[in-house]
Amino acid sequence: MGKGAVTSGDVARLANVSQSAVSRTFTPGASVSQSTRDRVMKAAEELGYRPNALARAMISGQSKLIAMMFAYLENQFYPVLLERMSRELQAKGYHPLLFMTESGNQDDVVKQLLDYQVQGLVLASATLSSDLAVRCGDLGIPVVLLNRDIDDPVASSVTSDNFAGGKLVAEHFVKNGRRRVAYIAGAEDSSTNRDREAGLVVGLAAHGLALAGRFCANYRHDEARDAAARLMNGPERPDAIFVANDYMAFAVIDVIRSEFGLRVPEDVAVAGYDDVPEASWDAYQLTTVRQSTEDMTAHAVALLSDQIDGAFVRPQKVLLPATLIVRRSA
Amino acid sequence: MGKGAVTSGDVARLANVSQSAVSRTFTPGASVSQSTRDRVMKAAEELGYRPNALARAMISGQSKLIAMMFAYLENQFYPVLLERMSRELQAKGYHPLLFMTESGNQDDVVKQLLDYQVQGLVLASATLSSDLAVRCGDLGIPVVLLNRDIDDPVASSVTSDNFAGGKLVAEHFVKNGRRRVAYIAGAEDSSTNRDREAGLVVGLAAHGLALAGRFCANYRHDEARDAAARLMNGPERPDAIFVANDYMAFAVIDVIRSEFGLRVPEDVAVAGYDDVPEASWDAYQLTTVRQSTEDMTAHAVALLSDQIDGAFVRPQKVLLPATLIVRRSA
DNA sequence: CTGAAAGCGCTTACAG
DNA sequence: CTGAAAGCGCTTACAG
Repeated sequence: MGKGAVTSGDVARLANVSQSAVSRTFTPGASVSQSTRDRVMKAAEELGYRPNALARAMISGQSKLIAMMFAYLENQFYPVLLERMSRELQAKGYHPLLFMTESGNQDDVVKQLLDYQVQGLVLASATLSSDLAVRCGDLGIPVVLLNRDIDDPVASSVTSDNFAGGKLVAEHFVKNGRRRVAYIAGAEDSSTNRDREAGLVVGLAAHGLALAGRFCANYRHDEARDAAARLMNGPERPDAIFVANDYMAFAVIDVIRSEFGLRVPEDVAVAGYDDVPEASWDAYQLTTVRQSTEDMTAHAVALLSDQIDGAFVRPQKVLLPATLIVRRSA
Repeated sequence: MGKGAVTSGDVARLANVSQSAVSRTFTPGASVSQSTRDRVMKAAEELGYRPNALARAMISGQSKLIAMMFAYLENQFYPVLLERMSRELQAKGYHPLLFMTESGNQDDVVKQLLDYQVQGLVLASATLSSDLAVRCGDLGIPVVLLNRDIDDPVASSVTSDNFAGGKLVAEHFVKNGRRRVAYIAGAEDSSTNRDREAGLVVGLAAHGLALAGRFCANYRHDEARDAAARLMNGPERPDAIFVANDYMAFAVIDVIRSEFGLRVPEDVAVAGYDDVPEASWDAYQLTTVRQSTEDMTAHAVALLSDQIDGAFVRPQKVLLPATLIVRRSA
């Protein structure tokens, strides 16, 4: 590739050993005598040699490449997830190949990641097609869904207990005397959204309450603003709003304050989900449900590497605890 | 790799052609007759064949892999940059290999990206060592610095005109009657920070003003909070603060409002740099200097691919215009 | 246009 | 422990 392009053959010549000896020296656990190893290392150092990872991948069947698919990074939860996943994969000797994709080009993307012989696939984003996960799973590539789930057992998933989280929010609202609780949904077809909403509804029902309003904002900031305005202009103005994630909750708080001149939480309480870094900022002080990104990524990496190492490890569904973080907004 | 592992040989056998014919069919521009191509495509379809990108990379010397290095993604500017860069690289047939790194393990990371025969390196993050860029450049790998620059001509860079941007802020402050302007710096050794500060200082000097205060917050949110508190508690409380980026400016506004009970901009004006999405949110309405991520990433990708294609294209320093976006905070 | 053959840089049985 | 050899899946001159 580069001009240098030092190969194991070059090193072998300089060190006066066979090319195999060079290869063994760079293969952990291979049997090489100390003296051979020393000669090889000296020559390698001198020439600036490093094994070509592509050649190694081809012959060994271990590309050490993991595909990570995201739909968008504007929701602050995803960069946090992405950063953590990348660091942990690197620490385990894997390398993340990043794919940004939307519903349109997912077919192309599957082909590309297969071309690169990735050893695993991480799918993060509530809005990515589950079809994709199933296809890769069927091809024998370990798949982990982050922050979402599908019914198919071929893919592993790591989510927080979204149902429990939604319920926690309901109880918190009720305990604080809120009676007209509305919900702003993410995307209708996302498992995450479905479970959070179900938890909220069940939690309210336990106190004889029903949703006082509901709009779907598709996990988008601008649509969340619209939804909030509609809710506030509706016949029965809510005294509390649970928003499917923090990113949209910020938009809702902005609208309540700026467009309606009302106070949060005095006039309307707002709660989100995720506990992104911005949730603790003074401007919002958002009450929210925390899902630990540490635990999420740790489990995801463990699931992947277990499946990669042991051929017969089955996909698993991991459910992490959801914790209510009470701040000023509710 | 996978269980399937269909190779060009399998396809050749089924299609009754040579393995070379299969390879040519999948090589754009290679000469194959239409009838051969049809037979090959049919067989390939039937077997689910796709060329192994790793093998292709090895033989052709074109891995189509681009390394992208980031230090952290919590500053909202970087996810935007990362998302855009990834999409544009993909659109050009490249694949981003992501490396999250800090000062500590940069040596390892260089080795790893070299192992994978990446064809280019994108370095984003003011805090990454320039040494790394130089080393890769010397090895003949095109390097593009995003949102920062170094003196060494071996690396290309794309930045906005940080000096001009800083000056715009100074003029805006002065025009609005601010006389005690303070600065909160990013990292002392970052080119971006240096230029923004120099622009501010020169702009103030043109009106006979000097900095009314200055602290360094290392691009960190918590340190920016501390710096703001110090500034506000100082002997000469500023009536305007220019913060080296939006991410820290949010912290500064929070402190001014929550800790000191003061108003922005009535009591203290605050301006940032970047124009991240959050800057336009109602809670902050941050006046800031926009650097177009569209232009930035488009130039970065163009610089990379030009250097990859034409061996004799020289590295370039691209300076994009900086635009003042006036909102409520100043 | 087509096929046989060489070769990209490596790992890994196979003998010794 | 060590080297010669086969082979991973492909691209690309080389002849025809």
